[in-house]
Amino acid sequence: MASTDSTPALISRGRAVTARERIDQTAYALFSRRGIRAVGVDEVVARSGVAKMTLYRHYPSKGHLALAFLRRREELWTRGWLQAEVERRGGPPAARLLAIFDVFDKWFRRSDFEGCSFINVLLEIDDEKNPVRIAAVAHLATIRAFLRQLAVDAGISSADSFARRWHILMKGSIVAAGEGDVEAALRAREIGRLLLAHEGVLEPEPVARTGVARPVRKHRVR
Amino acid sequence: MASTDSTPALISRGRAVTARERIDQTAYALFSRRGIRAVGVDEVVARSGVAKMTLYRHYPSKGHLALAFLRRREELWTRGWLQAEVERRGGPPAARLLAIFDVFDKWFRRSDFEGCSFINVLLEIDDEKNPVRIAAVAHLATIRAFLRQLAVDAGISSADSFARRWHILMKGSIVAAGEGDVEAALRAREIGRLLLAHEGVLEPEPVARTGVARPVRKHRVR
DNA sequence: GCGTTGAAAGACAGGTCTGTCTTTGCTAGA
DNA sequence: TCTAGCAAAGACAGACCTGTCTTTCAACGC
Repeated sequence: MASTDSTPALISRGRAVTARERIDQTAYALFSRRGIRAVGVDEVVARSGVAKMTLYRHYPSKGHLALAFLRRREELWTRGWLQAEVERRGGPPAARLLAIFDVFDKWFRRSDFEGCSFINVLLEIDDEKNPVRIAAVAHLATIRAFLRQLAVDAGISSADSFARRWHILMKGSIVAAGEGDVEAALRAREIGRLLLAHEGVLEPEPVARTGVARPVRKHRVR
Repeated sequence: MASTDSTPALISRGRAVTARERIDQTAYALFSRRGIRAVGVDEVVARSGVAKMTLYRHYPSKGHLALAFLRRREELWTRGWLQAEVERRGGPPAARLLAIFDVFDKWFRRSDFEGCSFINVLLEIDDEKNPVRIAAVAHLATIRAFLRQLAVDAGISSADSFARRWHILMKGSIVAAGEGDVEAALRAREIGRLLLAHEGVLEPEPVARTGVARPVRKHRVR
């Protein structure tokens, strides 16, 4: 039971929330937390309260549903959360790059930290020709395009290379957080500061811009 | 067919290669490349040429086989390959830390690059209480202990924190390599050099020590 | 009020998985 | 040579998976 929607949610033929929307929301909640392979179609159907045939009319296979999930993940997580939070904090481009790790820091400390779905899918599907895996790689590239633009705005010459380096810090910190290191974002942020300083685009340091305790370089792990 | 061992491999009761050894070798080959969940017990049994009952006498469940696989991975990959290669190259501690990425560079360029089994298991099992997941986290900590010792040898004060930062670079580059970036090790190596320089333990740069083309800081991605 | 449409509910087929049990045949030792 | 024991081979149970099909029911237009 729990959140088994006893609310009808349907008003008439024109639903308050369409069946497709309910499917998408449920798939997002389940796939993002437990992975695609670990969640069966039956569970998506049961928790979204639609008929199995309804799901299969909207998506011809589970793979198509997985692709829709990844698109939604980019919409909600990459754009709606990560990029939005970074832009909201504003500041010069270099500060925005660092702000990524301030946002990550709050993320890593959430008790329901779920990790990066794109990385998870990448590692859970080994067939390089699988369309879902290919889509995950493409979604990771979208994140890198965002980083690249920030690098360009910061006046960094080789923006592509810089974006890939920055992305390594992001991915490494996410895996470390999955391992249980809640300080991983602060560690990556420190490394990022070195990178920015090396590129000569680091301002004196925006003191406590975000309200997050400024990480001291040499502090013990918990 | 292919490599379906037509060689008997058994001489008598005392085998040339014991059944357990054949199981372990097969499980290692399959699990390291395709993951644990994606490989069934039947396939391990078929390719190792033992009876299913024989496997289940040595390992009471697939989970126990997975634990044995992770132990073997540490023995063969962590100690027998990564640490051995780093030690073989020698040099001062800081150079050995950088050598990790020289070793990674060759690894990432292999056509049969299989990724890090510890990270893969970590992300493929979401249940934090699962013994296999817990073991994977422990094996990652073993790698970090190696890094920590190198940091201590290099005279770095906060060795724990440094090891965790270095490990973020390693894990991030492994994920990037899984994404298809064969230059990921060189990128991580460059970031590592900044870290070492920041700690004040970087020698002038051992020119082309390993014979690998020294990465130029600003080079275009392929 | 009535027929039509569409979705919910769930049975079903065919496949896969883990783990157990049975049969068969080979090997070792007396 | 004969017997005891072990392992290979594979059938099997029970659970789960994806994808299809049927039945039932409720809402809408006319």
